[in-house]
Amino acid sequence: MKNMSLRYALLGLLGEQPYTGYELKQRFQMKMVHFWNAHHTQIYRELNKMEQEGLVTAEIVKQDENPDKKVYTLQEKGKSVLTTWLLNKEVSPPKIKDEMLLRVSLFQFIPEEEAIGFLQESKAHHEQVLNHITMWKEETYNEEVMEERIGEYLTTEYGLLYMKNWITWCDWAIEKLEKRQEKK
Amino acid sequence: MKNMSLRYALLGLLGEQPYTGYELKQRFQMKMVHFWNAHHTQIYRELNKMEQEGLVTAEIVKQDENPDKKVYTLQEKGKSVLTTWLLNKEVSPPKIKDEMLLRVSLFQFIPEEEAIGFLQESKAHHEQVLNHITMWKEETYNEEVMEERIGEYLTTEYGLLYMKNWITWCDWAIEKLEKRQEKK
DNA sequence: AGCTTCATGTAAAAAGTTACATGATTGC
DNA sequence: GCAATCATGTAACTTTTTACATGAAGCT
Repeated sequence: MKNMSLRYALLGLLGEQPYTGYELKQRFQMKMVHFWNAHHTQIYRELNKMEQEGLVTAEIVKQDENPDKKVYTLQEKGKSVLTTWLLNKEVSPPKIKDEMLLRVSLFQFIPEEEAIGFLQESKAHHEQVLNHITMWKEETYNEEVMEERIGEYLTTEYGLLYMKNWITWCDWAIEKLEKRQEKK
Repeated sequence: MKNMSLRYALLGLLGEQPYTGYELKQRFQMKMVHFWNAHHTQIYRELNKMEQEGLVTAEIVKQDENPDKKVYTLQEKGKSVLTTWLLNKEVSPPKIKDEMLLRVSLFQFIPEEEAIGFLQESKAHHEQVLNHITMWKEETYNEEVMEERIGEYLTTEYGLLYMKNWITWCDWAIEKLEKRQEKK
């Protein structure tokens, strides 16, 4: 059985309004950083497939300054495929590959100062993403949008909590390692 | 350029003590649920490759009651490959595919009661994982193990925080949706 | 009678990544 | 001069998942 979550993610974004592949990639980066990601080549491929299957239609738009673009519009068939999936009860657990945490879990193999430096870097990374989401939230949500796109608002708040949580944990872990160092 | 993080994860686990592929799969489930996962077929294939490359050695152990098993032992070459990777500065951001959050972000397409039901289920799922990690922590860590396997302890604490954070967010989100329902 | 645990795999398909390609415009 | 933004893609490759296979022991 195929999974095809990327397909549903794209259909969901197109449920908002028509977009190009390029814009869809940006949407992923803007509001889904903390729970999804897709490479642009993957997005273009999937959009082509969906067009062939009649879930979306494409229209080429000519531009003066920039190269032509291909705007995809959600069709009825695509929308029904999406809602069927959304109402489907089975839920699969998150698939996470966090290389930073993998490395942290192997700290016993490297010197303490390397470990601390690594945590500081990871912290900086998560702080950046936190800023990114905070900015996105500020420029996107008002009462109206929150009512209309409630799901998106909920996951944005999740992203904020997730990043803050990471940073808090990171501070705690750095402190733990520093105390260990002092003992020696 | 190849990524091969699975390889490093396996080498890291084998750094602890020799294991079979089957046991390695269980280790993943036990202590890495919240930041890594790998299918058993993937693990067996990678172990074979690493044996051929001389990073690990394998020994077949006969058992009376159960089928034969193949115990893998980390070699010097494997250990140096691992530490080289661990000390390498470049860090890649986490790759997360969270289908639950994807669905939440698309709540505008389904009725509110479905959304609430879905959040309750997801909450239950994360509560289960929280219990799982809590049990793992209790039966594994004492002062001694915490000193020896500091990295693992740090990531276990992270897992706990991650799950608690999810649950807190879930309660908040359910409340948000319930209030919206009342208004109508 | 059917499910789980133990234990290891092959083959094929699907999903995701990397390298490369094109080409104009704008900013440092 | 070099990098980034806009915009879309192909081909090759790597990684992950699924379906299938084997077979005994113990539990419900």
